[in-house]
Amino acid sequence: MSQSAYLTAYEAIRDQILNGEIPRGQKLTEDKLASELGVSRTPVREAIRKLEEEGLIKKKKVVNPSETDLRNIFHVRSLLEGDAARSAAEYLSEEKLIRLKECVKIGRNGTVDEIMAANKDFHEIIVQSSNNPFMADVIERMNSIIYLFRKTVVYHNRPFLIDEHEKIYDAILKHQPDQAEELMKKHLRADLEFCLRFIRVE
Amino acid sequence: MSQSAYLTAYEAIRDQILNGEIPRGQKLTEDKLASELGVSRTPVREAIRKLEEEGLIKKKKVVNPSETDLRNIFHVRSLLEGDAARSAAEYLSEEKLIRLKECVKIGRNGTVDEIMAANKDFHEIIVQSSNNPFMADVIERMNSIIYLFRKTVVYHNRPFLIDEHEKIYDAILKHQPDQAEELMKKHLRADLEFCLRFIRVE
DNA sequence: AAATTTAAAATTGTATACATTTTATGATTT
DNA sequence: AAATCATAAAATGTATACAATTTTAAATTT
Repeated sequence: MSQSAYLTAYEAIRDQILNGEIPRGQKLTEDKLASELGVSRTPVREAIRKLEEEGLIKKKKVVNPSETDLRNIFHVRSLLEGDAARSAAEYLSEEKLIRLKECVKIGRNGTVDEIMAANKDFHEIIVQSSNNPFMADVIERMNSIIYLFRKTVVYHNRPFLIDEHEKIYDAILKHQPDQAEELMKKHLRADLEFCLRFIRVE
Repeated sequence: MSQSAYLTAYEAIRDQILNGEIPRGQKLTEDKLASELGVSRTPVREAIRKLEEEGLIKKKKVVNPSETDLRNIFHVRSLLEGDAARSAAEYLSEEKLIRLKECVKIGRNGTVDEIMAANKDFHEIIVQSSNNPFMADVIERMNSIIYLFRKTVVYHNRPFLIDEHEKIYDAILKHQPDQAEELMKKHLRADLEFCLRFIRVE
């Protein structure tokens, strides 16, 4: 194996949580995971710690975020990504504009997996446009939770998802910062509300 | 010793960095720290990892943040604390308003240490008013860097520091959310610019 | 039967040993 | 002398052992 045991453990545990193989609320024990993954406790320990930072695990248990938790996380995400969209509207390279448009296109015609990836890219391109690696880092730390949501909206075909992306793209293209920020915030709010209804029903 | 070795190590290393006992840019080695602190490498390892998350250490070296880094961090802080100030202006309990005012008062009459503490409290009360523990968490993770700055502005008597606090307090008291947000952002920008000039000169 | 206590098992925290990788040093070549 | 390579030293990653703590379950008391 070329990868470090720590990374292997981190990815395996994260994926198992996100896929639902490890159910919400379940307590994780280092020993069990270690033998399952064929590594020792040390790297598992570090992996768990990292997942705790990311908010996927809390007190050794897989989190079961409440509605309030999700609203709180999305509020922060809105502030940051809203600001990033504003930056993008102020300036975005030709090349990134093209990639952004490509994401919209795939969003309309791609397979589910392609749409998942395009959705991720769309937001990442905008975040990176802020040229603020620290901000990107903070958002990166919400990634696991964001992934859960992205899965919900894509797999359940949230209405207007791609239309909203296109509108945001237009605002960025036309250099309308206020517009872009407002649209991004609305977009994320719509994601949140859709997911909340869904998670409650499921 | 009642505290865990991990916490002991974390606090000791953090304090040594913030006090300048461990200079910027210095490489940290687990072994050396472990024997200095009288614990084994394991808890030191975990402490370093946590400090890396907080941004005080990067790639085992004590960070020497560039001007750009500091601007980036403060940009994020502004977005979040600006929003928190807005929340506070919408509603803040009687008790917290009193504590906020007290912070302003100490800012004018207290000793340096008291001012340091009051300054910290002032911002913390406002952040907590947002009722968003997740946001508080994100800000908490910037704490070490923020502490460095607070030290600079307080110890070097930045002009208008307390005046700005008072204006923010007034806006919150009078329920002026836009005002409060704008003033908070200006306040943080002023902190940043003051510190940048200082750090370059020093 | 419910509550309390006690013993055990399980789990985590810490130390240590060993393996692997990285870094520094100095010898050798050009 | 500069560059390249080989070797040693240092540091990190990982595994394992043991200690301390927490959890669980059973036994005892009320």
